[in-house]
Amino acid sequence: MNTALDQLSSLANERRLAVFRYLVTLGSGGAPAGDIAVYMNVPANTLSAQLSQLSRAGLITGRREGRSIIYSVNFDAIGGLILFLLEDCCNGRSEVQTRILAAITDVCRDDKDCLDMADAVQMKKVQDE
Amino acid sequence: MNTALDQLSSLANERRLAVFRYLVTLGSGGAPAGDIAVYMNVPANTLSAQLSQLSRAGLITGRREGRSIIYSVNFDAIGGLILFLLEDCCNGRSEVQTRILAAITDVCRDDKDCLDMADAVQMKKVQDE
DNA sequence: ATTATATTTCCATATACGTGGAAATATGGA
DNA sequence: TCCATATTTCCACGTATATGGAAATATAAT
Repeated sequence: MNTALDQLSSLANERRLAVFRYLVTLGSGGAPAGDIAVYMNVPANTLSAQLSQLSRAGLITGRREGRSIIYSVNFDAIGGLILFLLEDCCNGRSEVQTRILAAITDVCRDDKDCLDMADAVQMKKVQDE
Repeated sequence: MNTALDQLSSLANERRLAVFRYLVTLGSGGAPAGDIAVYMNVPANTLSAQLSQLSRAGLITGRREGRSIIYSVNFDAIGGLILFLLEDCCNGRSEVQTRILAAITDVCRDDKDCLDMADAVQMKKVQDE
């Protein structure tokens, strides 16, 4: 829960949320701190502080490559945060959970891998009963 | 996205997150501001400020009942926030999305309604293809 | 009308947070 | 070794946020 709080505060800032969303679009490849600063039009040291906060919260990770430090999002972390919210919000409220579930399966409609695994999940669930 | 920011900042505070989670456990019934203040062991006016922020963000709503104002969580809003994060995080990353999907269906395993609706979603999805 | 209860608004204060200049650190190339 | 590049740390300043006392508002009961 303290992790969740850190992650929420990290995302609860316009610039950091923008950085995070930008990094999401870049996938695991990520981008060097300097490039992000240019893209965001922010001084390097200012951005560094933001990146370090996102990093402390576990939402992104930096790896050194030569002189650059490449930041990329930690997809597991955001998944964890989503689950935290989900468990919070769905405490005995199956309608909400189901509504979200529907939306998710909807979102992955065009994605073969996603559908296959969703099916697998469904199978496993049916087996369990 | 501005809504999401407001909601994130509202939850990014220890006390407010605690209030929110407490209200979640109470369901749509909610609780009067005063009771929440007692439960949280916080002066009424201080808590009032927190409630009003959660309310401005749309995460909770207050309805007057006699002298009391009853606050209860807005499940749609938290669902919306989850979807926002999900769309952000799953931009072309079906593994993550699927992992979360699996976790959700897992969470609702014991819940007949949830399963039924998950099945319905699954059906609809298969039809679409 | 008056009083009691529930909550909010106003306001002052303290603390936390975001920002960017200047200096420090780390790596790579000549 | 010396210089250039990439990023961070240090620090000071301004702004935003959280807090709670005191007064205001709103409802209900007598």
